Amino acid sequence: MRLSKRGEYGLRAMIQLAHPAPEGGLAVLQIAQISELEKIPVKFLEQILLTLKNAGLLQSKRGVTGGYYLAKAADEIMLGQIVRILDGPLAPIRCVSQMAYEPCGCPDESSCGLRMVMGDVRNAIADILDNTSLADVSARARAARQS
Amino acid sequence: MRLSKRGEYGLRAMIQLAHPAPEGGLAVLQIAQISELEKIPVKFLEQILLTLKNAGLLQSKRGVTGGYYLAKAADEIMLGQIVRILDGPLAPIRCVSQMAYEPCGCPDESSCGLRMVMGDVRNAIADILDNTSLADVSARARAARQS
DNA sequence: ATAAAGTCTACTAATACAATAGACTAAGTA
DNA sequence: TACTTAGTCTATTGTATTAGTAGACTTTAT
Repeated sequence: MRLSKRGEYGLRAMIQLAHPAPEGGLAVLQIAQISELEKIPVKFLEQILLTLKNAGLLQSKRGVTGGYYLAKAADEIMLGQIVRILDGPLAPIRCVSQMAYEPCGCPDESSCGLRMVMGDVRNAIADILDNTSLADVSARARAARQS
Repeated sequence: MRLSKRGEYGLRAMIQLAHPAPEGGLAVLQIAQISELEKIPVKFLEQILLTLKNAGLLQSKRGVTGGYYLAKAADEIMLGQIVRILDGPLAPIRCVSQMAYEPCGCPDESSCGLRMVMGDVRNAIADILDNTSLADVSARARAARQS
């Protein structure tokens, strides 16, 4: 049931980009900065951010004043999207996946006990990750830091 | 977030063993029978059942009339136990695992946004798998077959 | 021009996953 | 007692995935 480093690093990077910039605007961070903040190997992070960019979740600017920034508002990007892009389906087994269903070959899927339970698990995971935005995470972390 | 074949096969085998025997007693099934029912490679299943036996969830009898049977009543064996034995911790990231915690190296775990969300995910998974017994699964499948 | 930053593709090392193989041990039965 | 059947145990193998590296290329600001 685990999240890969790839997925973890991607989420951490996106969360950093979701924190409002000091001046209040949209944060623009360079790969090297994020790498520093989150202790992620630069070259690995590069790949991850590029994948997220090609998936439409990030935008970037090249050259000297370049960097990455969110392609949408932080409250419009859900963790579930990020995880699916980097780690694939949320479902524990494919025959229960909404986004990437595949038959599992059991005689009758509709009366398969394992499938029912794993369907519940997939829904429980998706309920959290598809309803939690980067803004939610950022706010929650800030709240914890206050108290 | 996926379950390995090992975990899936183990769960399927245990569910088979949880179905009451035709005569009403505790089911005793041989490796070859389970392998047949669930289309699992015999030698692979052998390993899995042995692991489950060594973990105390199964008992076995050798020789001609041999086979495997549950070590406890089907309503005392929770899916979470089985998954942990075969696939390791339920938690997506280690720093949020109850049974196999490890620090993740972020500056302050108590205010880490990712950790909070993943903690919720691990709890959602555990709430289901640690509260669903083999008996529950068996009953649920039987109910679906009726309707 | 040149330096700084992202882009893109290929490669590699390590690990985990899925299975296979085979020799060994216990239990029943002819 | 010998034979057959079924579980036990350990080692090995092939493949896929994961995690990370490397390097050449492109864009942008100064």
